[in-house]
Parts: sequence; C-alpha cells; structure tokens
Amino acid sequence: MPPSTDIPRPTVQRLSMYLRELDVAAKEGRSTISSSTIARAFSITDAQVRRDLACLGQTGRPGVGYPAAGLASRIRKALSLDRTWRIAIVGAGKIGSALMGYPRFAGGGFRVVAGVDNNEQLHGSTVAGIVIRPLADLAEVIHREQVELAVLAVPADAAQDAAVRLVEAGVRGILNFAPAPLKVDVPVEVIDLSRSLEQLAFHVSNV
Amino acid sequence: MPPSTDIPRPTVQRLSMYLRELDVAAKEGRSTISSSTIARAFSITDAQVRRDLACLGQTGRPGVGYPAAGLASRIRKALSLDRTWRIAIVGAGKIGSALMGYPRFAGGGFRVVAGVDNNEQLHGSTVAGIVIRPLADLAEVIHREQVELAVLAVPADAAQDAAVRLVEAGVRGILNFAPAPLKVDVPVEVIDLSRSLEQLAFHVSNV
DNA sequence: CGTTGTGAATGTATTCACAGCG
DNA sequence: CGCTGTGAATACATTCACAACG
Repeated sequence: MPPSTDIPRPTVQRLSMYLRELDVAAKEGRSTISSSTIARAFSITDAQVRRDLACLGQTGRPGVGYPAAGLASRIRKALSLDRTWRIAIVGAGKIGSALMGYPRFAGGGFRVVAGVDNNEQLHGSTVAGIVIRPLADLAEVIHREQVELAVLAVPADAAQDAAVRLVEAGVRGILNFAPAPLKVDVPVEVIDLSRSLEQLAFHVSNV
Repeated sequence: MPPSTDIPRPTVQRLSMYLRELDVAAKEGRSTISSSTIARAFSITDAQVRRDLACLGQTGRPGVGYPAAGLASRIRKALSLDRTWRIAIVGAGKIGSALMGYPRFAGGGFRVVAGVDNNEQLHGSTVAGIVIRPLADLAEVIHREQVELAVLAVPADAAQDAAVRLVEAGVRGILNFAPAPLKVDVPVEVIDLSRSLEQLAFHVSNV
C-alpha cells in the first residue's frame, strides 16, 4: 500500500539518524541544511548523505541545500512514520518496565498501548500508565488494542514461544530484547546488550 | 598487544552470535558442530559461517565439523572476551538501573563495578549491589575502580559532556543508550531504541 | 560419504569527481 | 560562486562451486 520503495538497509538506518539532526535544525530555526552539515554531525561523507537522500527523489536545491522541514516529513513518509504505531510490551521485568516509561516512544509515531507479563503479582498493576495483563490473555489484548508491533523483553527461554503467539495474534513486527534468535516470518529487529558490549570489547582491543 | 586481527565488522557481529549457539551445543553435550548447523540456527548460509570462522585460522575438520568447546574459546580470544572487562554505568534512571541488574553482563567477561548519577537523592543508595556515586566524582570513581568501558544512559543533552569526561578519565569505549551522536575518539557502540523501532516500522511496511 | 576451506563470480555499498543548476 | 545529483571507479561482503581431506 505504501509506495514500496527499495531503499538499501544501511540507508534506512541513516535516514533515521538524519531525522534527528533535521528536527534539531528545524527547532533552531534553520530552514535549509546542506549535505555536508548533516555529514559533519555524524562523521560521515557528504556524498553518502546525498546518495541516501536521493532515494527519496529530488529534494535539494543546488547552491542552497535541502529544506529542513520538508525533508524531515519526506523521510518520515519513507519510513512509514507519518502515522501512529500501536505497540505492546511483552515482559514487565526490569527492562520491560523501563521501556514502558521511555519518553521517546511517544515523541515519534509510537504509542505503548499494552503491557503483558506472566508474573501474577504484577497483573492489574500499572507501570507508567500501562496496565499489566496476564500473558495468557496475550491474543485477546493484541486484538482489543489493535497492536501492530511488539517489544519482547522476556527471558531467552520464553522468547520463541511468545514470539510465535504474538505473530499468530496478528502482530506484524517484533523488537527483540531477548538474547535468543527468533524464527517467525515477520520482520524482527534485535537489541542485544551482550552482543553490543562484545562488539565494543573487540573494537577497543583492536586500535 | 592482541594479535590485532582485521576481521570485517559484519563478521565480528556474527561471531558474537555463534558464541551463543556454541554454548548451547556445549551444554547439550555435542562435542562438534558443523557450519550448516550453526547457519540454520540463524537463518544464514553455511558458506557465510565458514568464511567467518576462517578468520580465526584453521579450526574445522572436513567430514566432521568444528570442535564446539575449542571453537568457542577461539572466538572468545578473537573478540577479547578471554578476560574480565570492568564497566561503569552512567545514569541511574530507569534504563540505567535496569542494566545494573542485567544478569548476562556477569555471564560473559563483563562486570559492573560502578554506578554514577547526578540525582542527589540516589547518592549512596545501592541498585543491584552497586552503590550510586555523584556524577561529580566520575573521574575519581573511574580511576579507583579501574573502569575500562562505560555504559551511557543519561538524557540526550547530557550525553556529549559525560562522554568527554569519561574519556578524559581514561575510559576506552562507550556503549551509548542516549539518542545523541557522540564525538569522542574511543570506540562507541550505539543502542538507540527509537531508531530500532523506526527500522521495524519501515520493514513491516515494505513487504 | 559429509564437511571444510577457498578461489572465482556475483552482489551491494561507498567514495570520487564533476557536470549542471540556482 | 556553493551545492546537488549521479555516472564511473573502487572497496567491501556474500554466495557459488568444487577440490581436498578424514
């Protein structure tokens, strides 16, 4: 239904970054911004920025730059951020609870509308305004709240099972905090703290 | 000082993943594992796995596979995980506190040895066994506890300043949770929740 | 056999460098 | 001028396909 672009993965990632800088620029009152300005902010080349932005069709003006506000909304459209995504958080342990209150979820087009956990002690309690429901009611909650994306913050051994149930209930994408690979056929984005630390250890040790 | 390999970035990431699968295999008593077994676990090709493992020098035996335990320790060495890294967590808000108790930090070669926050109410309190010290004492804490890596979990507008101070105090790498690009000259690994969600929204919307 | 390790081929991403435009 | 957009060149990463090996 969206204009189904084929933007290279690394480019999609960077567009996300550019968005931040554009919001900053807009708030500072700059109405245009050049590829080299954006590039400097993230320590990359200006050619890279232009290539990325070219994926959105012609938007810049030679000698001037890109219109900050216009470009931002163009990127939002390309990333499907020109609407609100309803998300559920599965697992209300330390990380899950922390995420429920995470302010930036509200800022962009994301809204936490449900929380689920299998710990009975938590059922009915609210974290950052979200009522925690039993894991058993997962499918029902997903339907009622029209959840499209889920954040998985459960222990590794519970991840695959929860993921399958989420997809069966109609969830279209998963952000996975559990240190376990998921086998489902919706898009999965991974955040793995140990892996990130391991990357860091490697890079620190190799110049 | 380490054998300073030049392993391609994507490979380093995957080695980290393989490590998980190897630990599983070892605990299940399998003494050898083949490239195709590893590949299946992560939905990638077996050729990819072999290429990656080839970076570690010859380790597998034709017709048999790789020795699970031996390979794991080989990967650990390559990633500099054959020792303990002392880390500090800067920012004891929701995310910072959640990380202090994160069990997997202990499992690998990582140990949280210090916590810092600028909120006076928290000073002296302990979270998951870690005493929170004032942000003002940052340099002193880094030195005393011989911290090498830091996890930055402070608001965006405080991130750059904290990062600079960390590096000046001798920290050699930063895991950055703050949604702000850091300009420092030590390796930085980024975990950006909004960005990950944005990636997810894009991929869900484009088949 | 089954499985590794790797040259050669392909695919993907980044950088260079410059014509063309306001 | 300064800055965009893009072909051409380069670098990097993945896959193919197969000889060599236990």
